[in-house]
Amino acid sequence: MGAPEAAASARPSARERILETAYELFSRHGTRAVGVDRIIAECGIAKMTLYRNFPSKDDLILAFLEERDARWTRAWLQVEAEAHGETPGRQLLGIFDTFETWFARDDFEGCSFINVMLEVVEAEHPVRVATVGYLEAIRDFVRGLAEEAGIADADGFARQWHILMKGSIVAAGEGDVHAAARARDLGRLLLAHHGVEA
Amino acid sequence: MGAPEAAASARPSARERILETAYELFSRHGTRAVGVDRIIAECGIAKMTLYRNFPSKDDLILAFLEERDARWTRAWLQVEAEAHGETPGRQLLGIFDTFETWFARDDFEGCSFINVMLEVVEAEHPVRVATVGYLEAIRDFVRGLAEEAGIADADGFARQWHILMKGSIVAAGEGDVHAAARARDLGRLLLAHHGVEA
DNA sequence: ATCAGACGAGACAGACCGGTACCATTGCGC
DNA sequence: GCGCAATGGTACCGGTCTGTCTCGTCTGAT
Repeated sequence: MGAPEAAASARPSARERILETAYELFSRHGTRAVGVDRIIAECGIAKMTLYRNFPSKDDLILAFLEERDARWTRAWLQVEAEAHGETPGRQLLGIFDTFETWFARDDFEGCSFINVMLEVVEAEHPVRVATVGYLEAIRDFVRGLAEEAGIADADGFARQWHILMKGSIVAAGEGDVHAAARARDLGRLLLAHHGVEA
Repeated sequence: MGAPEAAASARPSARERILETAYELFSRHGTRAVGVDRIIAECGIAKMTLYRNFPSKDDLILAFLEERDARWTRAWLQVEAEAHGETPGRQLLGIFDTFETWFARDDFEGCSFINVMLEVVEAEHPVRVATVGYLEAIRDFVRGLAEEAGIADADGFARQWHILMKGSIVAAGEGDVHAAARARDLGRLLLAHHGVEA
């Protein structure tokens, strides 16, 4: 019904191309450093086409964050982590196994949710609110595994685990390529403290 | 000899006033969100006076980072942490006791070194290089306490401890006011693992 | 008293930003 | 074939950014 835009066509729609380009540029260089002019130049699209699909740059940023959640959090991190073990304890540690290869990439870009959250300083700004929500979604995944592992205070555990994740990502941004292993060792201590075998 | 600018005069020099204003604005709103026009307006100074004391905005940012190191890292964090206990183990935990009151402030501004590091995306940019250096200085303080505590791999320990610090700061930025206590609990586990009493 | 240099105020330049207006072209439904 | 909406291209607008320049004033050393 309505717009037969997709229909598994060969050429992606304009909106998809814009979002794809914005994803690459925003995740790699930040949302403030990349202007709309660069986006339209990089994907050969008219400015009006961008503004017809996204009423403002902030709306494009919000769409980018949603896409980051879909690709990075759900399709990559969660899948990779769960593939690193059978038990919830091993899957939790699998997060840092996944981080290890991520941190080693020469085009390591960091966590876009953290980056954008610290870029936008106004607490009530919708973009900032969105980043906090997507960070919470990551924590929800961790909490689910904690519950599977039978940890009593799963929320508190998830927040501690997330501190390890975020701290290691920032450390990797500084240049510590072994940050994932350091966080994983801390994670093992926390799991052992909760009596979870891993 | 030469310029008798200071001499414990009542009125601070222009350079001091600029740096003071830049410190407030940069630490609270970031370096990209604050323009030089706002700085000169806020401290009632001529633009040329700013550019005579600091050749460029980047130079002012570098001076701000140096001041942040002097005030935040050395005069505040290190002093407060060491005041929270006698033994190196308790002083390490004192970092998170200090963070606890810091995170509770309604004008909590986060770690300027992390904020600026993630603002500046070019790896070789002198401002980014400076932030990495000042973060390393924080780690040096932690490593010193670790050595006092007799921990074998003091550098590795300091890097793990710093992951807890940075992770809790980001979590506090998200809004978790108990982030310090969560990191402190993880720190206790790590200290116990190294046989350090606290 | 005089003079040099720092200073406050503000205009200005050149670049870039997000966002709008207009126009020629394309591609699809009818 | 026709018509219409979406598109690419481009000029443009108002605002803001860093950085330069000018001008008049003040202050402090000689």
